[in-house]
Amino acid sequence: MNIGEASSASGVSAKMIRYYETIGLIRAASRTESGYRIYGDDDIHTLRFIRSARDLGFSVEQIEELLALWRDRSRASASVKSVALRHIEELEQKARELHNMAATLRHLAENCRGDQRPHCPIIDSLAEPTQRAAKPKAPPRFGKPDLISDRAARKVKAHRPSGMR
Amino acid sequence: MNIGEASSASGVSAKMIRYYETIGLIRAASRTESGYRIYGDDDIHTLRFIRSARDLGFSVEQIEELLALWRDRSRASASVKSVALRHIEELEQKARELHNMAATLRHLAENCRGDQRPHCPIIDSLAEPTQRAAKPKAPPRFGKPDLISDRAARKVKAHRPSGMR
DNA sequence: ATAGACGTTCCAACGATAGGAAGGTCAATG
DNA sequence: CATTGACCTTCCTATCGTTGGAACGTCTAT
Repeated sequence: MNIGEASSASGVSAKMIRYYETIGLIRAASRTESGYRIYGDDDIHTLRFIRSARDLGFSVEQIEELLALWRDRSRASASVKSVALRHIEELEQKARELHNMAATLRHLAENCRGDQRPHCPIIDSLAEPTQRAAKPKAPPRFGKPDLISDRAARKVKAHRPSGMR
Repeated sequence: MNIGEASSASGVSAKMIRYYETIGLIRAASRTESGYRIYGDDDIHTLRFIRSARDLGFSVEQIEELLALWRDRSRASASVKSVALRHIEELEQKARELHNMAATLRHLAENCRGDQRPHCPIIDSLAEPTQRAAKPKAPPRFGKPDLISDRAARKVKAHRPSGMR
């Protein structure tokens, strides 16, 4: 299977498959004589796993962890559960932040006539020095923020597979 | 007022103030003879406005809109309200996505004993080809995605204020 | 043989923000 | 008057995950 087939079989774009390889999330695929990547069923399985985990909002770093746990068939289910629970917390934290912003704004909007006249509590509130929204330092970002620092970058820069070009 | 004072008066970091200038969100500050940026009360007011809007999750692009509406003292409050309502929709959409992910995971986690034994429905579910999570195409990103394309970039590259260096 | 659908690498962009290097300026102190 | 240290300046890089495109090579079918 070449990368295109692997992509449609797994739901992960070819671009991302290559990317996951460079950051070391998946092992480097073997190649045909002409340099095409070759994938087997195991690889597809892994890619699908990754896809599912991303769909659940896990960061690449967490997926690395999950993959390791997945392959370790004797690990305690507690290990997996703890990763999951931590992630659930984060998801809900973000959801709450967004929800709070929406609620604040909605409240403001309710007091705005929304007609032809200029008076508008929404924009007035933005202009007032009144601080109202709880600002989460780094505003709504995603996939594990911080804590990661340079791992991926190092890997990206590091071993490029002595390319054919 | 120099940039440091403007920063603490407005709650916007000096870095961001300079950035907002390069992308054209705020007008270029005037300078002292030696090249220091100078800010007045109006600028602080604007910066505070921006800060509030960011705290409510508005993207820079939307803030551009809001600033224009703010300065247009004869605009209809309906214009502001419509921007706000659109944004509320987006915030709640994201919140819902995150919440759904959390709910899915939580459900999985509830069926996981979290003990010493290896059996774990969470990781099994990731591994199954069963697709479960609604994948929002581009997973949880933030601040107006897409649609923006190159505006900011162009501005950033464009007019650097004939620097002193 | 040639078209065109694939593959390869490398580079840049998205959005908002922070870190840091290398240098210039300003205030106050010795 | 010189030095110190806190500030300012610009420029470059990184973050995170993903996509787009350029420039080029390969494979397959006509």
